[in-house]
Amino acid sequence: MTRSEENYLKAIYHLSDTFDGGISTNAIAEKMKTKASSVTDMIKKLSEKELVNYRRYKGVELTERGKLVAASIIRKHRLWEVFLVDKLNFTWDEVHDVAEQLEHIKSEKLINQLDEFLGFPKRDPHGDPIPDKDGNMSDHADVLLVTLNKNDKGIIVGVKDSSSSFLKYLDKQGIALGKKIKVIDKEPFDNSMKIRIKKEEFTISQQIANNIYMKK
Amino acid sequence: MTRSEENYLKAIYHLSDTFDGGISTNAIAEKMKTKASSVTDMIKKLSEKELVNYRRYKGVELTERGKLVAASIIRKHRLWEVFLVDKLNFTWDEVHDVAEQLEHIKSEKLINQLDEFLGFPKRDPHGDPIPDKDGNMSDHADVLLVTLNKNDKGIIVGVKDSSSSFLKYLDKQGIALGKKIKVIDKEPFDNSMKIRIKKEEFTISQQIANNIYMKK
DNA sequence: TTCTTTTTTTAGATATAACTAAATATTAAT
DNA sequence: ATTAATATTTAGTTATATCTAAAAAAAGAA
Repeated sequence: MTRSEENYLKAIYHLSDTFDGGISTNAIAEKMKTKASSVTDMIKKLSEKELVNYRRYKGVELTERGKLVAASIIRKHRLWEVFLVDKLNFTWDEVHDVAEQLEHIKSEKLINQLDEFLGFPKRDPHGDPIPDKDGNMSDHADVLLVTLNKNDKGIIVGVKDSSSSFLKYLDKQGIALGKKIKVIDKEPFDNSMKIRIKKEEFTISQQIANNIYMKK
Repeated sequence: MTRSEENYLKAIYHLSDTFDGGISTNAIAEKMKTKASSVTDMIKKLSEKELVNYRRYKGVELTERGKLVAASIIRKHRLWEVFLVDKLNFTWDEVHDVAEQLEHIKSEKLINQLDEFLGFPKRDPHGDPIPDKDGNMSDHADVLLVTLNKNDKGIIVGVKDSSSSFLKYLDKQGIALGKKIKVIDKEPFDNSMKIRIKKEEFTISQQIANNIYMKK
């Protein structure tokens, strides 16, 4: 498992968190700050290793093995972030670049001893959950959509208002339980927000956002 | 500075510790477990970056800048070793491979905070001195040559017996203050040892080894 | 000094992971 | 249903760091 392969798996894992279905070559290229042609090459390689499923022009999805590898890298990344903040007095905004390097260190013992040394933390300094040895991650806590900020992502898990007029509105917009949302922009004046579901972007009012429960 | 360049600098630094003068292509190849031709390529690269001085067929020596870079990698390696043993309950024989990876993490802040977190240790778990930020290393403590074990290295810093017959013997063998010695083998039966000075190997008795002070 | 052995270097090849430019496939629009 | 626009892939190139095999230089022996 090369460093580059690990970085691609991690990128695909994070993108799958925001988008349903196959992740497009271009989306990966943008995330990895590289070119689509490079992504195509790497996808072939990961596909041969059965870490992703890949259908030409249909995008990629992680296999179970792929998910496990990605989760283990995220586990390492987040544990190192806790170490940097809790033990070495880094601030939460300084940790990312260093953790990007540390996440590629290969040693089962190292990461499990580190986990213990840190007291088996459940979340990293940004509040993101830390996967355990088996790749299981405790869920994000439920919050109202209105509390999310620009660039936050989440999954719709419930509604507060169950009136038929509200639910009809949701149906019309294609908003439903299980859908993944990313907040593209938030208007401070009236708390209306531009959100993205699948590849579609549209704006919703604060009233709407106030009645949708999300898992962050 | 690539990982490979760093590893070569470190290897040359360690070899310079045991041998005087230029370090040969073959010696580096052996240490790096690679081929002489690969070493030649890398030497050219390091030479262009003025990290080593290089004369065809005469071997290489680190420049001041090269020494500084090498010392900073060794500093990182040894500090991480202390971390692994002191904080994560590794045993002294488990740390090397992981430290080989950790030594390449790039972050000034990381290594200086780690240094502080560990209480500014002076030696790693094997007793080797840890260079400070400026590449300065506290000397090894003086020991009798007889106390060294197989594969240990050191510099001759003094003699206990100053009789002319002893000193004459030393002269004849080419043993003198400042010479670098590596213990090639040690015979448990009589504590005689096969040692190497420059590229010459020979055997000395316990009486001799008992009268020579070394800096490890 | 000439020959042999050892050491070192060169030349050419391979693998990884990028890139650019061009070709091809898919989706969207008229 | 074509055409236009977009997305993706292919082909060919580059840089790093290796390697093998062969050539060249230096050191050692006769």
